[in-house]
Amino acid sequence: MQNSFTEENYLKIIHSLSGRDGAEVSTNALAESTATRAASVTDMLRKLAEKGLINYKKYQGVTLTEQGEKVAIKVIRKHRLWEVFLVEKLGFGWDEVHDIAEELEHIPSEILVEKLDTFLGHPRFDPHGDPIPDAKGNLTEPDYLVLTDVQIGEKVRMMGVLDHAPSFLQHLDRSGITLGSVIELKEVNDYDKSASVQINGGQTLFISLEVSKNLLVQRR
Amino acid sequence: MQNSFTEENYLKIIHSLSGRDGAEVSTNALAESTATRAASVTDMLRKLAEKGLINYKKYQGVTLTEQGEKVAIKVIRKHRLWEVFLVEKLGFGWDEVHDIAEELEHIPSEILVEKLDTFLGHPRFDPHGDPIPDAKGNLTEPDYLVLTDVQIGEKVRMMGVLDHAPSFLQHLDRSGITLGSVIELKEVNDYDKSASVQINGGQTLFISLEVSKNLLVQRR
DNA sequence: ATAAAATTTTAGACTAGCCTAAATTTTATT
DNA sequence: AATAAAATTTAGGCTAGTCTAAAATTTTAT
Repeated sequence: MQNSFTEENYLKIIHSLSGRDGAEVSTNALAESTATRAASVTDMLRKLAEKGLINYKKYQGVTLTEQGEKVAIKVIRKHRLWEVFLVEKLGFGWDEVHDIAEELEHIPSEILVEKLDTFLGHPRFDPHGDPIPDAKGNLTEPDYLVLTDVQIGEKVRMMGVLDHAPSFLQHLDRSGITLGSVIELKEVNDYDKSASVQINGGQTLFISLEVSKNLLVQRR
Repeated sequence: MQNSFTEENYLKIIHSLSGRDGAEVSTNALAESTATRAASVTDMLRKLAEKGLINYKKYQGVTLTEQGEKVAIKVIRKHRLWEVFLVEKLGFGWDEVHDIAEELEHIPSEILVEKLDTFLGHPRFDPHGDPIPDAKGNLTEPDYLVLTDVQIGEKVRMMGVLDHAPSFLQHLDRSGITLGSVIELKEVNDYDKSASVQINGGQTLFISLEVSKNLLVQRR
């Protein structure tokens, strides 16, 4: 049996709120993320539980079952592949693709996904640096660190973002920080934790703590 | 205001049943094409009429308003562009793309369509030979003829199909008849109107009236 | 011209997904 | 441990889109 657009969205959101450890997700958190009311979430949880997609005990929060996890990862795979398509093939900016991919991710057809994957050359990461699950549903989160965890003097490579908001991505564009940029942490201001960084051995710029907290980087 | 998936489908189907002359479409015809019951069609017609998308008087059948026509053509444009993408870029067969395009055609975003169009090189026809409306909504149906209207001895070019059923398209594949093939009509059997045709000056084969009736061709 | 047949519409009902308001359960605070 | 606050669920209701059965209208055929 097929899952509806809405069901898929719930599963995807539960997956992302649940985090790496598969922690329980609360009704209120889901209400917030789905932009619906808690009462509506409860209705949907009952339904998803009946279908065997989540583990749900009243008042106790939910986790995905193995089956639900599978569905969620498929949706994530589709979302990220379509984002690659939109950026690499159609020329969208990385700040413009989220909403469109949000629709495309619910198009059914296994074959479509696999052909798209092949067409794109089996990309491992989407335009925001998020890893793309493989066809078997293996999703390995690379263990990047957040820029705030980097020591002064370290040179790291920019690998992804935690915040996907267009305004944040546009801010990075204006700062000349893109995926793959080498960032050298020059100093951190004691007072507000703002940092001065050098990008690709060239221009030096100041970034706020807010920005640092949302940059995923890798030691080299 | 946005139109729903279902509303878009009704408009698209009314457009196609209405034909070039914009003839009235009956409730039953719509029920058949939408695979719903006549009563459900009536409900939807009332709604579309209220939105100003169709001209509807009870018991009299419907036609599209200018506004409705616009929406229908946009959906058709999207459908056909996605079909080109699926065949040209992803490598699907022309018999495999209809259902997937049926989903993709409802993805909103004007920009997406225009970027897709550019990416595909502004194709004029889809993989079945159907014309693709331009961004302004101009849809010019080329005046192809059906193979049954061709005289014996004539050489024509295969330009499209009337029946889009996978089984028919697969049959053409097996016969070696593709878009652009040159077909010379050798003879027509008086009894059952089956025909013998030569393809691209090579192989000669017999085709039934059923096939002839569904082949669109052009004199050269 | 009119009765039978076919088509279409109305009436009433169902499901998915959402809502508000009220009730219940859990958690936090004293 | 008792109670206040917060979180969650239940109850009852709404809309979109569908259905069946019955009523109304149009078309067809005598």
